[in-house]
Amino acid sequence: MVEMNERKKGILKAVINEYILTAEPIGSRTISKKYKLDVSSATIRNEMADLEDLGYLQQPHTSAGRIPSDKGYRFYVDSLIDVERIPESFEEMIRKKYLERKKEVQNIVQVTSQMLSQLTRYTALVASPSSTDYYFQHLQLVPLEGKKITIIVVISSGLVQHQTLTLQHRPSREELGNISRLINDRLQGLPLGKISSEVLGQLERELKDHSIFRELYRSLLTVLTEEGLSQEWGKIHLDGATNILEQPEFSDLEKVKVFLKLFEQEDILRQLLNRIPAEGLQVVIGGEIPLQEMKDCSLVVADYSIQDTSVGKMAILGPTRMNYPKVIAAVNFMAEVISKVMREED
Amino acid sequence: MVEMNERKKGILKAVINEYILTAEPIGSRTISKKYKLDVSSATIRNEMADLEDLGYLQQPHTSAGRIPSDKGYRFYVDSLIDVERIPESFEEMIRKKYLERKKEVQNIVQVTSQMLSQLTRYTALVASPSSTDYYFQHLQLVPLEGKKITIIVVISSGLVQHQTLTLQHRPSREELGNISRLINDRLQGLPLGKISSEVLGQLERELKDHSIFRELYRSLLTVLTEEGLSQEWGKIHLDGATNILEQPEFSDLEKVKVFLKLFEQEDILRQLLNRIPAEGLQVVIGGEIPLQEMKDCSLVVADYSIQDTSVGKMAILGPTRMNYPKVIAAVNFMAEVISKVMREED
DNA sequence: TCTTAGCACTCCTCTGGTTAGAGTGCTAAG
DNA sequence: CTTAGCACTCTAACCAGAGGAGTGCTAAGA
Repeated sequence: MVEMNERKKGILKAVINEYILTAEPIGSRTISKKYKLDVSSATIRNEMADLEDLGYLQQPHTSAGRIPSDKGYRFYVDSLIDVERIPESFEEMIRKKYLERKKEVQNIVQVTSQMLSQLTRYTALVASPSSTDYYFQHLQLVPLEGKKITIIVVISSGLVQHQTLTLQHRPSREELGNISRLINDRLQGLPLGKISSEVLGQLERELKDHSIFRELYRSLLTVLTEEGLSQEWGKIHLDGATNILEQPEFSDLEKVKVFLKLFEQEDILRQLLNRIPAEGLQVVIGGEIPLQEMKDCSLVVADYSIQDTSVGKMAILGPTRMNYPKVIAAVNFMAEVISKVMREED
Repeated sequence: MVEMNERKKGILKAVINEYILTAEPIGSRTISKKYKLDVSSATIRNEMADLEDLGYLQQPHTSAGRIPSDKGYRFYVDSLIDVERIPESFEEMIRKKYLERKKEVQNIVQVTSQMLSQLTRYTALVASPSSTDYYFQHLQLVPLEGKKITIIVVISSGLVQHQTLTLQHRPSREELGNISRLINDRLQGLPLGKISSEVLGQLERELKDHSIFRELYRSLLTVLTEEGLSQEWGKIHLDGATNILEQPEFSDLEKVKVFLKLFEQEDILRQLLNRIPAEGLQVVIGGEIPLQEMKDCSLVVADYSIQDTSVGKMAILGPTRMNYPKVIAAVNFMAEVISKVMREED
């Protein structure tokens, strides 16, 4: 029975490194020449045959070089990888990027996915927090011209939802003040996940002498409850989609089509990220991805925190042949920077 | 000298219709068989040669059929096209789409581009209004926990901008009330285009005994002035980018790349739309588009109104070989529906 | 004078076969 | 156990030739 040994590990690592660079099957001669392993190509040939028996390498066809299998990549990621670090100097630059924009979830998500895709040259996915992580804080009814008013809801960490509607009659300032005070008293501090149509329904019954509430009802549903919020929250932000076009594995137009179509279906992407356990950094390789169409890709996923609570996930999607050290470093780095920036009290 | 006549027009129309359908060069035999023009293929051959001399048709190479030139399409669009109508019945459906979402510019733009790309199966571009079309209406300072406050600015037609910031000290309700009253008095009714850093600077000088204003200053800039607003406004929303992949003219991966990259550069798209005069519906064909990369495409552009004021543009981008009657109908229709929906007083 | 059948010609595209090259596995010697 | 040598395999690239679609031109017919 063949077994793994140090030399085999070295060869496996060399093959994978080389394949990541060239995207071409790697022959024994290439390895013996480029990497100083002090053995002949024939020896490497033998070892590579063993590595194939062990399932770490595979041949596209006889008389071609070897390419890594999913199992090979898995071993590489778990045991062979040289950890890279993103220079600390980047941190200040990226921190600035965050601070020069409005500090809202939508922006954080957007900037993060941009940074990630620029840093790695692959496709970045960032899931924004779902509403269940937040608390109701304050509601304000602002009268506009005529019969119009704007409902403004402030949610923990200064996130704001708003909606404009037209009432049956022009409301008095008093009227609005009264009703908003009542609503505020009732909802203060409730987690958004708990504010269901039931809670609002009950409130409606209690406030039935305030005819305005009936009119507000539908809008409040939109601004406060799960269903309404899901339109804006739990969104997936995607960046650098066209980066996949630079990868030789996507020189086939059909494949490109499949992917770009996939990218347009947010719910599928959201499901995908949700299915990956969210502790620290995860690498999901090839067939391990719960999406048949992505069997030739890998995902590097990490969760990020706002105010020290893990609220969302970010991921890089690239070919299985991706530059793991670089991508892992980038994702780790970004997750850390976000968490730092979002912990600060400014 | 050859001249245009009715038969030539009929043949040109037939060739273009057929080419729109098949994307293959059209031969004389195809025309004489499929379209009842009661002449032989030889006659059509002669006429087609004339149409080529006139510049309406061209041959990819001798011994191939003819394809329309830009000039051919132009003539077709201006004089030969059969106007289609989108069934009225769609209107109610689409109106619903608008009403079930929050009635904000961001949403209107988003829904519109979705509808357009679904209706036509090409790529839709919608430019949201630029801030200069709006007026300041109301500012509200909402205190949050600790030293945080949210600035909420309501702009004409119920559009809302907001930003959260942290002050040096916890402000009193009074303090906030005072300063917001002062700001409101000053800015009431001003067009956003007029609210420059000068206006705010002057306000700062006047309010120098209110130390808070100094802290608000930067945030107000972001929420109120051109530079800050441009981040969110004047945005281009794009939908159905992958629809171009279905077009045989994009079977070349290089072309696809160029386009998808282009689609990621919002400023270029914005410029593109801005350069097209905005009265009613415009068809811009092939080389007429002020972007070299799009010389094999056409644009169908229309402007849309909110409250009877033209504020933005929508466009369909497809190959020059696009189905003009259908696209023109769709764009016209959507522009009308928006304008109707946005004129109503609810 | 206009239309049309006929025909030679052009040019693209598709097919099949051949070749060059890269890489292998195996064998036998060091 | 390592390695040089060699026969073998398989692909990708190239090329030639056939097939076919479509043209332009000519000459005859209406």
